[in-house]
Amino acid sequence: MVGGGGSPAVPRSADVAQLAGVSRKTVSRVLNNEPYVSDAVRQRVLEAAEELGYRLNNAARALASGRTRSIGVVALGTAGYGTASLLVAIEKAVRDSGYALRVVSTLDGEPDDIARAVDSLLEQGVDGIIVSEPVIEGEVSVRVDVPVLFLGAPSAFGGPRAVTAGVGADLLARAATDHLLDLGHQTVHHLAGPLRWYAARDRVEGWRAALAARGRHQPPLVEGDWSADSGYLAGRELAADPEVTAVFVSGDDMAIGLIHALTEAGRRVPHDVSVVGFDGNPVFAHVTPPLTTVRQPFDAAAGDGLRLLVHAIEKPDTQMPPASDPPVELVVRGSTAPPPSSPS
Amino acid sequence: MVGGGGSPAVPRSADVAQLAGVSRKTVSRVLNNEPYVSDAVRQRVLEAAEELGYRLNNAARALASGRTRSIGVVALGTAGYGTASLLVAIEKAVRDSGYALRVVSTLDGEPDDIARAVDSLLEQGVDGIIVSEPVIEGEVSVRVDVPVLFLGAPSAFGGPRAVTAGVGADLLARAATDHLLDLGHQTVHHLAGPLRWYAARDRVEGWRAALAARGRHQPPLVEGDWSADSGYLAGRELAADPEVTAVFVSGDDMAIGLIHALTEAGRRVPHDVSVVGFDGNPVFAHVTPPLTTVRQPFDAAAGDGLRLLVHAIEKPDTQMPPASDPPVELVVRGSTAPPPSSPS
DNA sequence: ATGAAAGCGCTAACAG
DNA sequence: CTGTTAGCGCTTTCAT
Repeated sequence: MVGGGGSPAVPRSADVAQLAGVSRKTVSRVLNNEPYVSDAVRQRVLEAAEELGYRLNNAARALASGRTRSIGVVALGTAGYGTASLLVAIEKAVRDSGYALRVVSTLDGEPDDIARAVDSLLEQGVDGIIVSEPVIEGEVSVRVDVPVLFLGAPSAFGGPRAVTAGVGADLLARAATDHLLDLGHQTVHHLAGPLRWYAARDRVEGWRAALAARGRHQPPLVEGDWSADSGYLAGRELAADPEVTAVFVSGDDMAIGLIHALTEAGRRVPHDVSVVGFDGNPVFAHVTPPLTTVRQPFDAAAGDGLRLLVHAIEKPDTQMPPASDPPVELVVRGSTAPPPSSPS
Repeated sequence: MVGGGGSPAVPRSADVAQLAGVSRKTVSRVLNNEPYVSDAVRQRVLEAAEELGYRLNNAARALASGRTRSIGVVALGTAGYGTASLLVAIEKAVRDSGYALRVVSTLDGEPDDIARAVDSLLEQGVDGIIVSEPVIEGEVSVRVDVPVLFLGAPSAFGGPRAVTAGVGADLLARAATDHLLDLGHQTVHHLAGPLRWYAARDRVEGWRAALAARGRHQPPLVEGDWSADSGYLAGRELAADPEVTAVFVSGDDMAIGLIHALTEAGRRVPHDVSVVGFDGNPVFAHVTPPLTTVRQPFDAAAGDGLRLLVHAIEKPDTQMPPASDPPVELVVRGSTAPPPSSPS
C-alpha cells in the first residue's frame, strides 16, 4: 500500500508536530502555554495547528493529566429570575476562569438529590463543584475528592475542601428592613421563602437583626414557596391584620402576589401597606405600584465564589484570598412609603 | 516490600475486576449494560463496585470509545424567563436521555459568538450540540463533526447532520392574534422582539398570517429588545395613535412595559387597548391587569428536539422520528377585551 | 458467556 | 530550549 492516503481524518497532535517539524511534546507545550519554547517554534506550531484545523482532544488530555479543566454546578431545576440569574452569572465566571461548565440540576435541592447530582458530576469528571442554593436539611453524603463551593449556604460536606460564598443575603435583608423602619413603620412583617432553604433563612436572619437592633417587636413570619401564587395566599392573611403596615418579602414574585392580595382586600400599596421585594427583577419597575426591592449581586457572588473555588483547585495548600463584601443595592421605587397614620 | 499497602487510592476497574474475580472486560460489560453476562456475575461485579466505591472514569471511557455521552448547549447569556425556562427544560431532557450537559453561553447569540461557543464545546468533546435560540444573521462557520440541533430556528450550518425543532412560535403567535381578532378588533398591532432573532421573526410570521387570513390591514410593526423598558418606550409611541386598540407583544416583559406606558398615557387596558403577551410567566397573573398571554411549550420543544438529536447521534442513517406539533395554550386573563366602540 | 492484548491521544517525567 | 519514553483507565477487537 502506498502512503496512508484516504479521507482527511481528524488531525492529532502528532500531525501538527510533523507539519511543524517538532516533537509532540513541543506541540503540547505550545498548546498549554508552557514556558521554554522559542517564539519561532511556538509560531510555527500555531500555524500548523491552524492549517490542519486541529482541535485538542480533551478526553485524552484529562486522562493523561488527571485534570478535566471543568467545573460542575448543581443547580435548581426551576426557572425563577433569581436562580436563572445566578446560573448565568456562574457560567460567565466559570468561563472567565478558563474552565468549562457541566450542569446537573436537581428538582428540589434536597440532600439526596444533591448527592446524586454530585455523584454524576464526579463521574463525568470535574475539578471542582459548585452547589448553588441548596436547602437546609441533612448532610450530603458522598465521597468527594474535589473542592466544593457552596453558594449561598454553609458547607454541608464538612470536608476540608469545602468553601463558601454568598450573596450576603442577610445584609440585603437587613437593608430592606431598615428602609421600612426608616420610613417610620413601627415594625416590619416578613414573608419568607421555604425555610428549608438557606437562602430563605439568611434573609430571615437579616430581618430579625434589623428589628432587634432597634428593639422592635418581631411579628410571626409567614412562609411562602417563592411563587407569586404563594405570595397572594399569604397576602390574604396579612391583609386581614390591621397591624400590618410594612412587609419585607423574600422574593419579587411573591411580593407581586402579596400586593395583589392586599390591593384586592382594599389595602392600598404603598398608602396603607409598604412592600419591599427581593431580587431586583427589572420588569417590576413597570407594574403598579413599581416594586421597591433589593438587588441581588449575582455577578459579585458568583465571581467571588469562583475565585475561592479555583484557588482551592489550583493552590490547595495556600491561604484563601479574602472574600469581599457583596454590594448592597436597595432599589427604591413606588411600593414603599411612610405608614398611614404617622403620629407627627 | 510486602503487599502494596498504602492509602486507599481511587479504585479502578481492575480493582473491581479482581474483587469480583472476573476480567476487566467483564466489568466493563456490566457497567455498560451489555448482554452476554450471566446474572450471577453481573451481580457480583455490581457488589464489588459498590463495596469499593468505584466510580467510572469518563475521560478514559471517552478516549477509548470516542463517545463522551454528553451534549453541549449554546445558550444565551441572559436571564429572562423564556430563555431560562428553555435551558431548564433542555437540562431535564438531556439528563433523561442519559447524556450529560455542558453549557457555554454567548452574550448575544451572534454567529461569531456561536462559532466560538461551538468550537469550545467541540474541544471539550460532545456527541451533539444544541444551539438555543440563535439570531438570524449570517452563517456559522465552524467545522462540526457531530449532529447539531437548532432549537427555534432553521439550521444555520447547512450540514447534513443538522436538525431543527421549534416551539411552533408562529402557531402560538397566530393564536394570540386570532384571539384579539375574535374579540372584534379591526386589526392588531405587533411589538416584536429584535428582528435579528429567529424567535422574533417566527412570531411576526404568525401575526402576519393571522391578519392575512382575514384580509386585515397590517400595521407597521414596532421592535423592542425583549426588555420591559423597551416595551415601555414602544408603548409611548403606540399610545399616541388612536387607531391602536389591540397589541400582540412578543414577550411578557415587554408587554408589561407597554401596558405601563399605555396606562400612563391615559389609555386603559383592556378597556381602550387590549394586550397579549408571550411566554406564560405565571407571575403576571398577579399584576393589574392580569396579563393575557400564550404559554410557550418549553418542555415539549426541548423534549422533541432532543429526541431528534439523540436519534441523529445514535442511529445516523435511519429515518428521523416525526416531530409532534407543540401544544398551543392561550392563557386568557384580564388584559384583553372587545374594542372600545364595538359597532353593535 | 468470558478473557487477553492492543491502543485511544494526550501529558509527565526525565534526558539531553 | 527540545525530544524520548511510558502510561493515564477504559473499550475495543479477536480469541476461546
